[in-house]
Amino acid sequence: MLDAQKVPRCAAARQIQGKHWLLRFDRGQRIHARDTKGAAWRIVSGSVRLDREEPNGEQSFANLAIRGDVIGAETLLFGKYSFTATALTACVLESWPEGRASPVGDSLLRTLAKAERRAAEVIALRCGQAADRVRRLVMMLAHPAAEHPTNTAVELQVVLPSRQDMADITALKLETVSRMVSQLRHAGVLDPLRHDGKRPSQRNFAIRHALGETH
Amino acid sequence: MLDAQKVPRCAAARQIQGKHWLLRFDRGQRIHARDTKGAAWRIVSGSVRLDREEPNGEQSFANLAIRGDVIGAETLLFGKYSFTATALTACVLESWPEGRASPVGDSLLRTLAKAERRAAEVIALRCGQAADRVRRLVMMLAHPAAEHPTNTAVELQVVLPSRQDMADITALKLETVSRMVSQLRHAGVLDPLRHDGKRPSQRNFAIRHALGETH
DNA sequence: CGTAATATTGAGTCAAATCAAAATTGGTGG
DNA sequence: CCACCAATTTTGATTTGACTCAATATTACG
Repeated sequence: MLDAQKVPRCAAARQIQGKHWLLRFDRGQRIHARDTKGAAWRIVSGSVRLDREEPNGEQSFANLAIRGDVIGAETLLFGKYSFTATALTACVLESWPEGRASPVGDSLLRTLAKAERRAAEVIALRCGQAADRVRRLVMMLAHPAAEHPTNTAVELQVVLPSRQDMADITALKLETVSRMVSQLRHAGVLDPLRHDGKRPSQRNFAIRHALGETH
Repeated sequence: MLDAQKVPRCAAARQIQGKHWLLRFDRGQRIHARDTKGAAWRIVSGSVRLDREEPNGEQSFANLAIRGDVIGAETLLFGKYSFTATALTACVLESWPEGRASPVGDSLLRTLAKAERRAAEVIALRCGQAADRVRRLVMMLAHPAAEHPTNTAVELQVVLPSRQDMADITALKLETVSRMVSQLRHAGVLDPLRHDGKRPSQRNFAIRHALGETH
């Protein structure tokens, strides 16, 4: 099912057992290109954008995939990818389907149902006020801080894609997204995290009070 | 698989053979409600909107389904619909999957691939200028005139949903959609069709020169 | 024919786009 | 570690396209 040749070029690959692979991609790295051969992957962590080719030949945002989503399932049917996939943030992928040669109907159904929900969410990201759209995108990308299991209060963190990518997802312009992120920062919703020992970045944030409507 | 009790209330139902049904719905009719039990359907003709419930309890546009698309596939997994479906125009549905008790992987994969493409198209409908968005929606809903098979020149026709529904799909306001449709009419792209012998309607149009960019 | 629902059109306003700097960040190499 | 450069982000000023509000017109339907 999954030959070593079908494993894309990436930051790091690890063959777990038999046909099961774990791949790591850096932010901005191309995962696969439209119309090329390859396999399907499930996103273990991080976020991925899918792009389609417009009638006019331009690449344009087509969908967002996050932890748990499957990308490239259409390769099981066509052998080729329908979309180009790019890492929005550092991410880890695992080969899909796991185990059996062909996916069981149940696993496929689960993937279909998840894809439809994700599509509805992304469609919803593109209506309403700019501030709300950006806030909803941030919440969608948020994940529990994986650090201290002793700390009972589950803190949410988020690694944001570039402002341009966020703009493509929300159908806003990058300047507008930048203003809205600043607004969330000043409102105390987003609290910049220092990356290592270094100064704070514009990408890593802790989420303070998630339910705050912007006004 | 498909009991008569799972067939929703509709304008007209016809049992073709065994478990295979054909249903007709009028414009605006509810096809199924979120969280109710039922089966999956393939759209034979017409168009359907799917709505999800927002965190705040509001219904909001979640996806568009047109000829060939399958709705309610998630019932094979959960037994219940994830979305509410409403007819945007008069439409005909057939039971899905046809024949076998459970869908073959191939049919399911095909449905998944189609769903992903449709989602990408709907997402794309929500960016760019208002005029372009409405034009793209119109082209998406267009179908070849089923009338004279002798006529070699394939004329395109379209039955438009209400202005409000078009607004929900494109993330515009109904007044804006109305202006853009008028614009297309004046530009000669949309040519009103007389419904029966009556006066022309605002819903049925012939499409004249599809490739005209608005300017 | 009359009424309710939809659609169209107009005028004024505003949120986001655009255009244009300036500031910050992330690398690279001395 | 620090200086330097390219890429990215932030901020400001102005413009504009879509929204809002309001009135009118048209269509659907009993």
